[in-house]
Amino acid sequence: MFFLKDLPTRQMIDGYAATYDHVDPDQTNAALHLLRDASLLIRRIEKYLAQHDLSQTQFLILMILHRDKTRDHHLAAEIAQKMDVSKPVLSTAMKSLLRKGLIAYGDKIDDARAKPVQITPKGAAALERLLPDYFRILQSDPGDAGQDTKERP
Amino acid sequence: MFFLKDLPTRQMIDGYAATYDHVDPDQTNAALHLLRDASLLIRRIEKYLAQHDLSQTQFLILMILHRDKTRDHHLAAEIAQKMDVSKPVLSTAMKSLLRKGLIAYGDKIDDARAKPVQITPKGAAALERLLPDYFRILQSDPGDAGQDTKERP
DNA sequence: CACATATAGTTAGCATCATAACTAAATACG
DNA sequence: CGTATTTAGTTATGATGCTAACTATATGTG
Repeated sequence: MFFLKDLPTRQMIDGYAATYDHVDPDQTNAALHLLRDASLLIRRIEKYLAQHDLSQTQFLILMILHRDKTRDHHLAAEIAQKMDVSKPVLSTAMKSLLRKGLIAYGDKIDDARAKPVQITPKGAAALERLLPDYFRILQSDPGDAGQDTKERP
Repeated sequence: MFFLKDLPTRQMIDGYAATYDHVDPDQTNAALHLLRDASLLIRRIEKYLAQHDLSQTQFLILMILHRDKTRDHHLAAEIAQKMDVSKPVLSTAMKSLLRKGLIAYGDKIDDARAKPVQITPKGAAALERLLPDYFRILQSDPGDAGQDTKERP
């Protein structure tokens, strides 16, 4: 994602509010800050994951497979629903995860079209290595610049 | 951008907090909601802009050129700084805006490398047509599904 | 002045996203 | 049953993003 780092000043927003009566300066300001903060945070997450050779999509697939241990398999279409992405994106991301051995096809189920997948022990281990710093980044202040990826002594 | 629509439950987050002591469930929960809300909002904005044949980057370039009227030109490198994107992205987006006639090169300045650009009257008009609904989307609740782009009677 | 370094912008190559079109299997229904 | 529709997943195509490498100009230093 990408959004303005330099948000419009309050004065500019008030200017727009004067032009368009439906514009509420506080709401607009809050929305712009939401977008900027999320944008900066996502950037850091993506950078961190990229250093470990995963896209955010791949990471989230692992998270979904890992977090729901009440079931031994999941379907791509289902994962796509839980995430905010289209089916082809899942298809590609899962192909990559399969190649890396982080997920694997599970036992065939009744529906012959379906390809149930599971996280592998290797995948779970990789994810678990990433989680501590992932949570650190999530909890970091979006404002202060990135020293997220530095090793901690 | 893309992020989980189905966030982990509070229970799952508490599970992670129990595993990793540096995880604060409230902060983590807040960050995840931030990312999700922004993700949904950005999706709607991109969809709206795409219907009017602009990418978000192109739109933001127009916004930057339009909002700062204290100067008659801007440089790409400067715009890239205000936004959260790399120079080549600016280069591509500006090429597209030039083709559409929404921006134009301004008067040459002292530095022969620089290519100062301005928003054209056509670009300003296009932007101004988009702004009312843009602000409506910004102010809308990220939760309720998209009926943003419907025509208003 | 000459040569090293920095900066403005573009081009090249690669990854990821989206929509649309496709294959194959499942379901629905006359 | 047989045909139509739906659903799981992949493939094709196009847009956009990033980093790295490039051209050209500017600046800094001996």
